[in-house]
Amino acid sequence: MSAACLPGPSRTPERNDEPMNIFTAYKDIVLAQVAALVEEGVLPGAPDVSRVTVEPPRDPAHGDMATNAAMVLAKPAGLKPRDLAERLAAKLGKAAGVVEATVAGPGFINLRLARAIWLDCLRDCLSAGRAYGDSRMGDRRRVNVEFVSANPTGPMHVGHARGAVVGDALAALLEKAGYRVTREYYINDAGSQVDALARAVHARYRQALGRLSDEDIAGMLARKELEYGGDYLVPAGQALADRFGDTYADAPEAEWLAPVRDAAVDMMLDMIRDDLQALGVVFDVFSSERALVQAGRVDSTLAWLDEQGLIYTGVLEPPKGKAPEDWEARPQTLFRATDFGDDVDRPVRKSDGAWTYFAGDMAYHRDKVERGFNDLINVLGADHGGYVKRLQAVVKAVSGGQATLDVKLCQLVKLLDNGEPVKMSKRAGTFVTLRDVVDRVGKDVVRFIMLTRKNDAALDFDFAKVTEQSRDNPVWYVQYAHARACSVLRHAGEMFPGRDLSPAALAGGALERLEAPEELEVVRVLASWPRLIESAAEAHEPHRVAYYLADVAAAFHGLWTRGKDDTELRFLVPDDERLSLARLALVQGVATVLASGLHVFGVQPVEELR
RNA sequence: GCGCCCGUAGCUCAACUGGAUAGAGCAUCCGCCUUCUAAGCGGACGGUUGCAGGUUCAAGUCCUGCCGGGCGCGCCA
Repeated sequence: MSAACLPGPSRTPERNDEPMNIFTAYKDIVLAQVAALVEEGVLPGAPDVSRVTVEPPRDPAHGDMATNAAMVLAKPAGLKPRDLAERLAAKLGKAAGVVEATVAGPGFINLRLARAIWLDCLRDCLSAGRAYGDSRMGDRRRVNVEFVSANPTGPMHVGHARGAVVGDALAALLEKAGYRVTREYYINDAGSQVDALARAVHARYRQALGRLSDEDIAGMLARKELEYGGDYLVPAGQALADRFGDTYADAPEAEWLAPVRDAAVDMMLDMIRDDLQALGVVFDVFSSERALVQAGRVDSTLAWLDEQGLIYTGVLEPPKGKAPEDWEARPQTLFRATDFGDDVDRPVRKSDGAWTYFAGDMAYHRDKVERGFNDLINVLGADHGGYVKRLQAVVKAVSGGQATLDVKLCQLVKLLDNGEPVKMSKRAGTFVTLRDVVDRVGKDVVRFIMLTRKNDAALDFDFAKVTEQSRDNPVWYVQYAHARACSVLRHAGEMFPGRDLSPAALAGGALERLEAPEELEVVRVLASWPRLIESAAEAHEPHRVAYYLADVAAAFHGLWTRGKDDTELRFLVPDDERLSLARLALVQGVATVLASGLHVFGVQPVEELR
């Protein structure tokens, strides 16, 4: 039995050029048979097939794939689900690659596919390599992923690390799914925070020049004259002293604020970029809030919105129930956010006449839309939850409803060490920075662990646990599976010297020798990788990849151990080279998919554990 | 008081956007190492999916109302 005998309908001779998701391929087959039933008058014309799915059944005993087509289509057609299912199953049973189509439960149709179909998937995997799972779902559409966007006022801490990893992995996931992704960082360099930074750095600058003592600085911090007091400001102050001499040492703030602020922000951004690089995160674009302001983009955006009739002067209701002690009704310049789904209209101008932060964000998101992005994603901390609706309202307003914004809110990371909370205090200097964590456990561990929970759930990061070598630690467990697979391939090289063991050569082997149910189960898991990419990308949920990789690892570890119980099932059988090569193809497939998934996470697969 | 997120096995969490008998790991108990890495594997035990209604062929998933937790709530960014 060769693959050529059982070509899937969507499988053309040049199928390797087309990324293939076996489930969507069979959905096409189901829909074709539905169309045939329409043709025969069994179903009325133009049925709504939008809710038809073809999925792996929850219980593998039901078969390889299940479709709900009959249940979804029966009612509008005035038919009983099971009757329609019988008609459809009869047709599907004759479809290419289908060995059995049965009706079950309320009207599911379970399909069992020829083994050759699954082995074709394994061949696809081997020939695609790390690109296996690549999809054209995104159709080269452009997506903007904005993440981190930490204020440039100091080093990044662990909370930023989660946003950085989630954003970067989401971007990679979307790229794999066929989108063109821009990774973007918005620099909040125009507000009072960076002025406070400038004051703190200026004090350190004066200290470097001998104008202030440690005690002076401590006093200023205690009196809240300075907002930032970290040690990282010391070299910044020294750098200013080297650069400016004593030019601004005794000058009034109005003179030094701008130059010191600009220099300080640059230094902080350099530091942040270094931290991000240590995590393996690289941005395509840094957008400056200050640059937007200076280019008049905030003014022009607000003027444009005003022309659209979306800006007005009005008085907001006080928040209900919350004791409005210092509340006084006053007219404000407001954006009609409620026209676009927000709960209240939002102020864009402060009482001193300056734009609010939100006004800058309006200009920034308009800028993104004008740069050609219709799909926007922002990765924010959970404390920005109250900001989501107004941002989405802005995006709708400035794009004429054409663009959409999805906001991924990242919950807190709880740092633990052996179950004990790590005490963190900025003042006591025990604050854990992103760099501390990366230096301690390595960037790959940080990245993987940050993706083991969905973004909107809190995450425990236990220094002891994430470095331990046990089933309990998903990073290690997945890496161990990859290393084991590599180990088998190394042994194979010794057992069959001179034999070509490249993925391409293995793909050309006698894969039909893979017969054990356990082996075929692993093949099916590997074959679902393209499907997982598409669903995770569509949902904007990179954490699904982590769970999938753990599944692949578990399936492989299980197969390995069966080889211990039963010598017949070992991967390498010295007196049966063809069988060994077929099993090596499976082992290589496991390694390939694990590497492909780890690549989405920006994690380097290890080939050997020591 | 209002808005958003969350509530699933003793613990930590999944559940493929509405599918079939809700799944893993840890913990507890029972098995498996002269063999490709046992840092692993197999099995058992464990559930009124916070509560009460509703929508439909089908609800952990959608709607309504409660209970409990987190975040936020005009001129901070």
